[in-house]
Amino acid sequence: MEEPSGTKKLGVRALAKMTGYSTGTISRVLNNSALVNKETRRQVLEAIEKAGYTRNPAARALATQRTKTIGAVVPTLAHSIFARFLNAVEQELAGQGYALVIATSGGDAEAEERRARELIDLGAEGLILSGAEHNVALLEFLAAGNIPAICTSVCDGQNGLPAIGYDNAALGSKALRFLASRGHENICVVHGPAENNDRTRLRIDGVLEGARGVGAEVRLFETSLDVAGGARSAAEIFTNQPQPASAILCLSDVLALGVLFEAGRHGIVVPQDLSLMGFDDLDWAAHSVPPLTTIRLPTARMGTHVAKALMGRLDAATEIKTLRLDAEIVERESVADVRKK
Amino acid sequence: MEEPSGTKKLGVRALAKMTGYSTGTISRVLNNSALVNKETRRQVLEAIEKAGYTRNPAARALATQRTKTIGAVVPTLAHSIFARFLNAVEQELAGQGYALVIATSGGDAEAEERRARELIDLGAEGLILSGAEHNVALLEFLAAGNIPAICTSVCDGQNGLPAIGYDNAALGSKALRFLASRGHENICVVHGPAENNDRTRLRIDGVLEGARGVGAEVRLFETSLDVAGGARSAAEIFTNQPQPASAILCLSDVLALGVLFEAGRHGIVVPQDLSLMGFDDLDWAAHSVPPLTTIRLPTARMGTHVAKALMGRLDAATEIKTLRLDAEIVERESVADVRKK
DNA sequence: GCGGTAATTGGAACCGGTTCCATAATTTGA
DNA sequence: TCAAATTATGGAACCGGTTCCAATTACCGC
Repeated sequence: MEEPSGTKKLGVRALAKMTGYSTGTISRVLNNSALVNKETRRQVLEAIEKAGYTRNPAARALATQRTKTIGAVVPTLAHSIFARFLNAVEQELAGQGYALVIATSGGDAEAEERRARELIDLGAEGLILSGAEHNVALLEFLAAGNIPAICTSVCDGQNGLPAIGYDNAALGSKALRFLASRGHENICVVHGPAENNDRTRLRIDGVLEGARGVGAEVRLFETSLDVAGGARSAAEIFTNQPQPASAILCLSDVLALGVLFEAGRHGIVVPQDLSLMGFDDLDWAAHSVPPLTTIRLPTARMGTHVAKALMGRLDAATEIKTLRLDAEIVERESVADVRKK
Repeated sequence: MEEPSGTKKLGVRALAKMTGYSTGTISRVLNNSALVNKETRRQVLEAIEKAGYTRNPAARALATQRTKTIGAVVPTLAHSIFARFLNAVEQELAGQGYALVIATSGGDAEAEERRARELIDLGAEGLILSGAEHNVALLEFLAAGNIPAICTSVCDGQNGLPAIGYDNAALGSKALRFLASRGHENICVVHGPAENNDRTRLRIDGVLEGARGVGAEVRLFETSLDVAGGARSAAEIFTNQPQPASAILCLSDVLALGVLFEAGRHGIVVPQDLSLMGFDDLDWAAHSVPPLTTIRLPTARMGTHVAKALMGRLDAATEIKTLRLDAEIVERESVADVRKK
């Protein structure tokens, strides 16, 4: 029922027998070692081809003590920000023959720890942690095993892990100051769940700090991190708020899309009646009506950096340095200048 | 420079020495074998804990001949449809202790083959192929190695691989017939690149066939598979077309979003001036203005099925059966009924 | 008290490449 | 012409769990 056509299962030893060479030579050919005779290599390669031999990855990994695999734990793949990030990571890793193993945590620190351990147990040599918060047990585990790991997005560096990401607080502040510079003094901020989410919390902190700096008034609206959430918050803002805001700042473009739709539903025109600013610069942001002013996070660049850093650590024992990427405001048409001239 | 605090590296043998038991017993404890004395287990567990032992995955894999890893090759992670699919796959796999390794092909069949081989070489026991088209060499390779594989989305089953996905042609037809049933006889269809992409091509074929069936007129617009592409096609339709269409059918929601925005830019109101229908039912579709009528692809369900099928094959040698998932039209407000009463 | 069965445990063989060391063959140099 | 390199290759030890089989002990019923 098995083995439809094949023989048992051949390994280097069988190959050695077939070609008349030794296992050592076979292995050298397999690894492109320079010290193999040209003709010998040809013969061996031919035999390998003919026999349809594939090497056993587990045996190889055991002997070399390398799995060439790195693991990533992200809250979910369903948000494009993570998907895009991992896409970049994968591309970079692939170039060096590394594989990427992915696990999702749902944003829960406990789950993150569990999944991280599983990845290690399955062979990951290094870890990428994109969760918002990490629990202590995990950090200890990584330290104990001397396992290279990088955490992303949240980048305070105080948790003992090297981090590569943005300075969320600075960006939050930057966004708010931008709106203030256009004359907005009464701003509603829509954001996703802040609990157990440093990324969001830091952005909020930054916004608040920026508001203090410029004397603007800010109201916070917490909602679910999806289009529906954005729409809900917008509805709330449009109907219940005593004092109308001149601008809404969304700490994620997904939310901004929801707000934009809801505005349309209420007959509110952006940016004439209301200014709107996002965070992320997703695919559609340049094409919405009006095009969205937002902060472009260099997600792909971040992925590349993370991959490079991890491989450097693994292949050349290069220490991983915490890195803070800058992000820029891309000004489009969703924010009006309401300064009194 | 290495080994900041630890000893060399301990394995079962060291553990055996420490506890006074044999490697066999250690291993049995590690694998929750029933035939270990309660007290013995406790002691061993304690020693493991104290020593901070973690088992070597490669050695384990070599001995058991299992890696508990399955690989997936998708065109990209940057499109939410793949990300959501893999998200579901991952969740299902994780429940059974499997890991998911991901590779991207960029939609190129050559690349897909290369990446698939790499995944196998890195330890994947089974493969998920989401590319639109597969090359023969790959299929032969899989057959030769007797490697379980499933292809998704494109589900004609004629390439020798079991498939789990939708009947894209039927769905295309279904969508068109739906529009026709609402009185639309002049329909523009915008779709992504059709070359080397069976998924798209099948949908188009279905649409065309449906059009023939109901006597509707259809014009095709090929564009890039992103919001910008949708907007571009819409602009073209709005400005250059002699005969105005009463409806636009987008073979992907992403495109529909572009069309929707572009319509807004032209002052065209959906659905009064123009009906719009999508494909996928993405996150935002229920909240747009107007809410989008679209076809809901059970992406997550598909992921679950794929994962289950692969694990069944691996763990219990259950044959993988080709499965065709149905998808339903979710009727919202973007399609007007223009029948003459 | 004895054969017999169940419960535990020891230990060696094994999984299949890799690599180091020794050996052999060929070339270089003085 | 002989020693010293240089180039190829053979082969065994090894990586670190797992597992099968044999050995030991304890316990049971008659």
